[in-house]
Amino acid sequence: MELDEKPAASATEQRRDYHHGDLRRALLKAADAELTDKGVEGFSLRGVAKRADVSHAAPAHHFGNTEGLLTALAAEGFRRFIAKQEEREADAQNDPVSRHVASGLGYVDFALSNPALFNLMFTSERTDRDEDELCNAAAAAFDKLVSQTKDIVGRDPREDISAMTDVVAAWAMVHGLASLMNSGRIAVLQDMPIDQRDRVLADIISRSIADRATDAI
Amino acid sequence: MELDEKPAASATEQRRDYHHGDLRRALLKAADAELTDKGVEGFSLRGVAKRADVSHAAPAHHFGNTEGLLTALAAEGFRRFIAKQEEREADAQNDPVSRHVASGLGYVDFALSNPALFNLMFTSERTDRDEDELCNAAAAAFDKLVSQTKDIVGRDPREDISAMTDVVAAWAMVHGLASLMNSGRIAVLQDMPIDQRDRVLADIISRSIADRATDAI
DNA sequence: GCTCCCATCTTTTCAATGTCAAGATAAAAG
DNA sequence: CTTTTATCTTGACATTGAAAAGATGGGAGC
Repeated sequence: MELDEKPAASATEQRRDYHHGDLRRALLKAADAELTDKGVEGFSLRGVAKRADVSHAAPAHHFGNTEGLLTALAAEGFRRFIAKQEEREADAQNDPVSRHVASGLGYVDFALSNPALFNLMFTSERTDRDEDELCNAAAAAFDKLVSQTKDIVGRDPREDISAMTDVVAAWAMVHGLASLMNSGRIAVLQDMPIDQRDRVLADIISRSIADRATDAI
Repeated sequence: MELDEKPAASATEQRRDYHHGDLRRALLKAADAELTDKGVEGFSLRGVAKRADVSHAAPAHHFGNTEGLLTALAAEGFRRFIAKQEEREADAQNDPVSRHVASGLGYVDFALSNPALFNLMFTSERTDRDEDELCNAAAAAFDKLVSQTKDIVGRDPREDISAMTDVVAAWAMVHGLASLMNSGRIAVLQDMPIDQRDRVLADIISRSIADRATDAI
């Protein structure tokens, strides 16, 4: 399949011999590609092994089993997920609502550019949600939402049930948009130029929470 | 597993011999049970065959392959999905907003009482979305939402882009709630008594669209 | 009533997959 | 230099989806 079967450990590349050097990372990269190509339900450990050009049992050695590998992948997904939101926030105006809307656009961005990973993170059952790394990464994403909401409504959702309701509303709206668009169910938005689409999305996202800001006064 | 291995074709039951009578329906029922037990990603054709007490290749004969069976199951799911919403609407006050909120509560109800089926219908890739029966059933659910929105905002979303935006907002909100609750991600709502939970959900659902009603005046 | 056709269901077979156990290899420790 | 240990491979087995060929019996036509 490859042209040069043995690149003989080029200076920059990891050695390709028996001991790989950083196979764990290479496997994660291969798993990401496999997931993107085949989707959660078509994902296979042996497919990952082929992509990384190692034996079929190598992935299981590093991650225990399929669930272990997918769990690690999902955790990395949540970190990229947060990064994508922050990326959008950086371009936004510096008020709480604008930041939240930008963050939501990042949420949707991530879903659309990583459809399979998004499904793995939020709806797949092939993941161990109690695993520490995944737990922490997912919690970090949630905490981000909570503190953004706090900045908008002026009360801490962790102490105020009404503010927590705002968190749920904001999350549900953005997540619903991302999910439905991800599965290609909103034709109107798909057929729009991106900047127009983002304006519509921003309008919708703000409905869930923007008017709650007045409550804080 | 079963007590009586051969009920010998009781009068009301289908015959259990070579020619089953209505194996297709029996397989769908078995598939529903398999899906509920194992989830989309643990679903197996052979598991369905065992439940229906037929040979392992019987399901494929009736539905072509796994995708075919899951597609038929998803179509039936959408019909039950609509029924659940209508069930809730029947108990609601007879104004457009109340009907929509009730419908949304039915949406969430369905997701929570059929978690695996809900995932199959909305996010699984093991389904043929171009298949006629599934297409029609899913379209019927969408049409329901569209006409409900029309009743609220007073304009036809199929002709008015702003009204279609309202459709998207309403759908995203409800779908987000259902998805997130379905995957156990909203602890606050999980730990609530159901009637209180429904009040919170109703509040959130109405945020997406209720205030648009004034636009229609 | 009889024969033949054919839809229905079973049996057989094969490739792909996840996982486990045992072996091989090389890096590191002593 | 020897021993230990982590890393990776090989081989094996059960499960699964799917295809192909065979068995069964209902029903059409006569």
